[in-house]
Amino acid sequence: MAESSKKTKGKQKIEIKRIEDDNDRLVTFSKRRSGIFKKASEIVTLTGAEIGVIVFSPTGKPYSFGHPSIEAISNRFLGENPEPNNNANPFYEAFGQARINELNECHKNLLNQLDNLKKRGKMFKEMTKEKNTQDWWGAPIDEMNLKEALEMGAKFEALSKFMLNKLNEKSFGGIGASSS
Amino acid sequence: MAESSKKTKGKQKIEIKRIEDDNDRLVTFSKRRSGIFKKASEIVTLTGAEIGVIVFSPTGKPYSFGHPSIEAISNRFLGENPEPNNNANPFYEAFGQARINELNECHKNLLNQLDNLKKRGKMFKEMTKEKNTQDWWGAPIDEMNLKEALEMGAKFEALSKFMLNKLNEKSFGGIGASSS
DNA sequence: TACCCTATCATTAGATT
DNA sequence: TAATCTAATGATAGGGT
Repeated sequence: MAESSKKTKGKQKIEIKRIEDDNDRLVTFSKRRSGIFKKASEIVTLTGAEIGVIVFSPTGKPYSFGHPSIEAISNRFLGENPEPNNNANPFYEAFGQARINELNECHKNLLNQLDNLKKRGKMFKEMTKEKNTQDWWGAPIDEMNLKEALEMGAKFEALSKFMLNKLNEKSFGGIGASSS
Repeated sequence: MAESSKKTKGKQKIEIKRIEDDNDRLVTFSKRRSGIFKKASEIVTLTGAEIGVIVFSPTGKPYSFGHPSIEAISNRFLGENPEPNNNANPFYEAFGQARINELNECHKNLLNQLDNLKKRGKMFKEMTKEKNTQDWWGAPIDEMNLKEALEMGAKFEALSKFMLNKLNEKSFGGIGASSS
């Protein structure tokens, strides 16, 4: 190998926008997923926080990281009362508060999203149109273990992609079309 | 007093282990949570991945980041499905619920579409308060036509505005306006 | 608590193998 | 495809306001 003083150009700045090249996109996903999981792991160790991360690759493959576990995190959210009627459960209160706090920072964009809601309404309808769609989740899942459930996430993703396509066809400008 | 030419020592390497000082631990949590959410936001934009992050601070305060998507609707579909069978399935408990909770928090770094989901989550709460509210979408939508689905979107919008109003009452500067 | 500052460290984009 | 390399960018510890 020729001895040039610099072998590469080193890290280059990139704009935060969709990477169009399929391969680059996957590579970047992989690298960044690792980075995020590492950060997640660190924040747990450093601060004692609990964290759950679920991520689907551009190809739909599910990955997750959780401490203590995705289940535990979920449980914590669920609290003790899965009853929909119980609005007074602590989870709701804590979350409601946090949510309000966040809304204060983010609400400026809310109206933009109403548009999406409408579209989703449409999409939801399309989804239910295909009756057999229910099969993938209406099946006796309670015999599956968590691992299998996660795999199911991939299927979940496929459905989502399908619906996303529908949306895109309708000149849906964008997930990630934030301005400002 | 100050006579040092350097104001700070800059970023110092730290060992990845529990930070014992309460204040430092919280500060670090805050900074790193921001960092993680930013990364999450970036991986979404760059690669089109879907991601959900749920994190509890050392004090137990919940934060979450979620890339909004159709899944949320499907997810809700799962959670609210009238079929008793589905309510207790592991997928729902371990996975679905986590997804639902993706909707709840928004960080200032996140993309504006997150507001959509978060708001929807809140809306969901409001709606479940009204006993059989779920009917509005749990109804046989597959018999609705597209137009009706759009009307459903309008209902969403109305609710959203209602909620925005409620938020305004809590003395937030500059909510309602917007929308050009 | 949250944001500023800044020096430094860690991450990672792009190239190469 | 994945592992390695490089160095510029980005993140952040520690401190201050």
